[in-house]
Amino acid sequence: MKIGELGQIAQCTVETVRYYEKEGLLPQPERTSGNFRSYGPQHLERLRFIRNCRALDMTHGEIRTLLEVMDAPAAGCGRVNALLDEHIGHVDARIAELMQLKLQLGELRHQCKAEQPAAACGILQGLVSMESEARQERHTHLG
Amino acid sequence: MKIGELGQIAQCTVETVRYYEKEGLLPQPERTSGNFRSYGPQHLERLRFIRNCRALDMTHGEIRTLLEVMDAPAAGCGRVNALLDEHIGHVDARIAELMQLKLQLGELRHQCKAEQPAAACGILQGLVSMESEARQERHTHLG
DNA sequence: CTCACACCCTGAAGCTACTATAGAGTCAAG
DNA sequence: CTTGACTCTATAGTAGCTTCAGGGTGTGAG
Repeated sequence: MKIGELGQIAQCTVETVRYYEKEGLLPQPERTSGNFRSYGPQHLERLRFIRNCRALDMTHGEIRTLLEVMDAPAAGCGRVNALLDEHIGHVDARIAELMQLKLQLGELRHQCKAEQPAAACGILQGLVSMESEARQERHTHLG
Repeated sequence: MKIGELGQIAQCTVETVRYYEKEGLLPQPERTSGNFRSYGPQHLERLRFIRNCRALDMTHGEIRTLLEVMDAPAAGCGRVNALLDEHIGHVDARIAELMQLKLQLGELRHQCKAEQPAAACGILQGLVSMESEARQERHTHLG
């Protein structure tokens, strides 16, 4: 099948497919006489795998690790388990950060009840005078 | 004061300060005879404002909007209130996404209890066969 | 046969918010 | 007069794509 069909089935754009190829996540497929990429079912499976990992917000690095394990089916899957545990930790950490953020934002929002001249707006005043503690180091790749 | 001092007080690097200037968030300061940037208290206040907004995960675009309102103190602050509400919506949406993600990851994690050959690993199998529903459009800039 | 049109190709640039690096200049103290 | 801390500019790199420019391929209609 050609790249457009592959992308459609795997729910991503052709540009993304080509990008994964350039990144080495997806192997280079055969080409037709007209130089079009020609994919088989094994490419689709691998692309699905990658998209599923991405849907779980894994990085390309994490995905690469998983693919390496997959490509050595006789080796142990310990790295997979460890990677998933770590990734779940990332998600937990980010959720906690965002909950904290939400609290702060809610507080700030209450500083201004209704539209008024900007000079008197409690939100803007709050943003000027806030003391944001030094942001701790990130323990997650989630933005 | 010079850029190093400014950065230290506002808890950011000198590179970040110069970057904000290039982005137009921070006005260009006077220069000393030796071409060093020379900042006054109004620069510090504005930089603090920016850093506080960033600590709340606002984008430069959002911050630019807030700064525009601040620079027209007689105009209404309706846009500020709306922007904050929207931003809180972003945070809520991202939290919901991540909670869903965590559920999926937890389920996946249980597919493999202990290390075993990769070919038999339930996690890898799950990642191949998962049907990730087409990712809905992002309603948030939060990663 | 030729034309339009949908699809494909490559390579490079753009996006966000920085961070890092190279190579050079400024300035105060010893 | 030299050392060292600081500053300057310009450029490239980060992640994971998206968008664009400028072309080539293949198919159905007229």
